[in-house]
Amino acid sequence: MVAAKAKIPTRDAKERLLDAAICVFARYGFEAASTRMLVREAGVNISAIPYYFGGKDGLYEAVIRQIISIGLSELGPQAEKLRTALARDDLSEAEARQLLHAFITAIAGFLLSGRATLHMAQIIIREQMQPSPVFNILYENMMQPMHHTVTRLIAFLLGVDATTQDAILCTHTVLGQLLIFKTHKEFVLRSSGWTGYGEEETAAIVSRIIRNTDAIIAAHKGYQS
Amino acid sequence: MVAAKAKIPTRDAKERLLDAAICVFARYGFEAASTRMLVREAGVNISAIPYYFGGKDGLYEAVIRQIISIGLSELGPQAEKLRTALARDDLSEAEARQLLHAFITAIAGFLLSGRATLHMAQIIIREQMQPSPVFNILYENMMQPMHHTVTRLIAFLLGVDATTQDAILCTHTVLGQLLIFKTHKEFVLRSSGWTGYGEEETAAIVSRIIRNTDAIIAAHKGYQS
DNA sequence: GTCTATAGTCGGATAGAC
DNA sequence: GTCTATCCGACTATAGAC
Repeated sequence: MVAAKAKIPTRDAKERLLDAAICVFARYGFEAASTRMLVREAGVNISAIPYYFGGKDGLYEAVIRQIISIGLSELGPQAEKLRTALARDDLSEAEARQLLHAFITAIAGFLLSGRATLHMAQIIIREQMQPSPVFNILYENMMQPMHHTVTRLIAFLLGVDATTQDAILCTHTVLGQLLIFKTHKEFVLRSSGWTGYGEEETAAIVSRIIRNTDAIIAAHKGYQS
Repeated sequence: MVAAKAKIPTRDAKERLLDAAICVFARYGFEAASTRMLVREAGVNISAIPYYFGGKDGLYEAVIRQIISIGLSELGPQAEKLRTALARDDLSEAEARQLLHAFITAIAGFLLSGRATLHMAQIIIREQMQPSPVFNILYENMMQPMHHTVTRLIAFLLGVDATTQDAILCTHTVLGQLLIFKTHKEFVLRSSGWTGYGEEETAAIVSRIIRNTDAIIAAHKGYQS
């Protein structure tokens, strides 16, 4: 304890405010989160919000941009691998299925983990249920490219074009199986008797979804032929 | 136009307020919906909220109870038919599958229609993402019984006990496939190029989910044997 | 850059006339 | 039962000292 100021000078107010805002906006939603909550959580003065971000709205938009940045660094490389594989001429069905399994596992880890990314998922889901003016930024820079890549992979496995309605719907149903465990967490926990999503629980969920997905793909191929 | 008062005297203020509140709370969420919005929509005086419901909180709880009442009258008979069938000794697999298809179709109609029930679904989903003090009322009186019945049906089809983790998870994945089309409606519409869920679109979704569900069940049976 | 103090607005609830 | 008027607290944003 040698000459330390009262305030931790590790990070500046702007950065701490942004970090805290992800957490607070996720927990309470944009409307319910007050500027006083935000600054209390960040340990900064209330004036920091208009000063650095031009207001509560600006802070929220900064949070959205931060989410996109983290999201792309988290799942982007995985998506890039998918795109590279899809560009190849000799991609085998077994390989494609492996890639899909890996992607489902990655998204589940992202969605169900207790890490900071947990808050991001909450904000993204909230934006979709109740789109705010920043929804477009989120959609065009993150969701749309991600979804399109998965659709192409699933279309390949189904043996149809990625622009077909069936491929698009099928992708949504696969993602829906994952997202329910996030959007209806309280419901899942109560019905299963779990207390949270630990490693074991996440593994059980991922295993179930992968088996379902394989079954859906296999049935489609059988149905076609 | 024979001697009509300015205000339509058809229904009393309490009833109109409750009806409008379902709509307003669904659109904006509890926090973002202000009492002034609520009374403007209902065409009643602001004092009607504390007078009839004891405050904004009380009005919201009344909305939740109304939702349970409507929900049970809407899906309750269907669920009752399921329970009766499950109690029989001679329930065939084909029959059970038919019942599950019918239930999926009913829920999809409930979730994706443009009727008043649309607002109910929005409130229910919001409550699950961000449970408020009234979540318990909703869970115990509506969601839990409904979910338990579907789990029993799916467990029967999977050939396992309804208390197994696999049956519970499988039910959630089936419901997840449905719910995604409600929770991520904006996303689905943009990616599919649809402008809304009409008869045709709902039919395509239901058809996809029923095929998926059948595939999941068939694969599980194949996997076991 | 960070603080205090405060302006200006809007929220929900109430008192009391009718 | 329904209205107007008003209270009081909480909100976001700003002004200006340091």
